[in-house]
Amino acid sequence: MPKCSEPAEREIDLLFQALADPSRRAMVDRLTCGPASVSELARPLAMSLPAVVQHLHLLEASGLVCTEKLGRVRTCSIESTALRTAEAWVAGRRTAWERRLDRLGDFLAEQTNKPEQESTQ
Amino acid sequence: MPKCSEPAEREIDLLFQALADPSRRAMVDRLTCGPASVSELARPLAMSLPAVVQHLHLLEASGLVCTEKLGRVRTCSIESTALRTAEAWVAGRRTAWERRLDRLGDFLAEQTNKPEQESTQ
DNA sequence: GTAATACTTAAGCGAATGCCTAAGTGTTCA
DNA sequence: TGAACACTTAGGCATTCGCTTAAGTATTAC
Repeated sequence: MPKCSEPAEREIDLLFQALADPSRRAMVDRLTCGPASVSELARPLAMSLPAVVQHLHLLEASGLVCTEKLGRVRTCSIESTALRTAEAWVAGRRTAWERRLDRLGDFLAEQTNKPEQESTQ
Repeated sequence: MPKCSEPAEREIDLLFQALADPSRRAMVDRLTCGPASVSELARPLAMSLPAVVQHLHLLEASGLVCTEKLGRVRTCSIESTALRTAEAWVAGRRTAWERRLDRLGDFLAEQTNKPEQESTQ
């Protein structure tokens, strides 16, 4: 049973997979300035509309973007919870590693402050 | 000419692509506990050694992991700068979006605090 | 010197990705 | 009602991905 505080592997998979494509990141970028329709998302991209829709599906599946259709236009917007999840995964690993480096630094400093013991080469 | 403070698109591509695979994330996870040889990285993974080496190449290309070969064993360790880059990309977009939400909230609150003007809808 | 170790390279293969065009569906405007 | 609009679905196709096995190359231990 996975802890609910730790997102499932598959969830993180979809998140980073979604962020791994420049076109999808451009869509995310655009959406951080505010909601947009599918056509608005497609306009700056050098590809067909169906291609954009496919990218959008991935973004929705990852939870990074949510959409709602009203009449014939679908409006897309950013879901910041997903961005937080990705951020937390990376930050967790980075801080763990940096804490380790700090401890190592402390240890080495302590060793050099003990001149009565021989240092190991 | 790209600003050096903003990493190139290709760099971010490689970063998120590297993080998009559960095996590679497991390798990163393992390395946050300290450096490891290729065999040590491979041990918990259910795949052949060449497959692990291929993943390792991607991790190196992304800058997430750096390696050094001494004798016949290659030692791998985390490069926290790359983790910072990924973290910064996500954090930048998240905060931009959340600032927007805050401004919107302020605006709406201001509207409801003006009973002399008719509210829209 | 021989054998075991620790990778490393090469070739191949099935599945997934990223794109396309063509042909829909439903909504709105005139 | 008919045309324009905003997607949406379907099918196809080239490339990339993740993995495999087989056969290397150094390095270290006996």
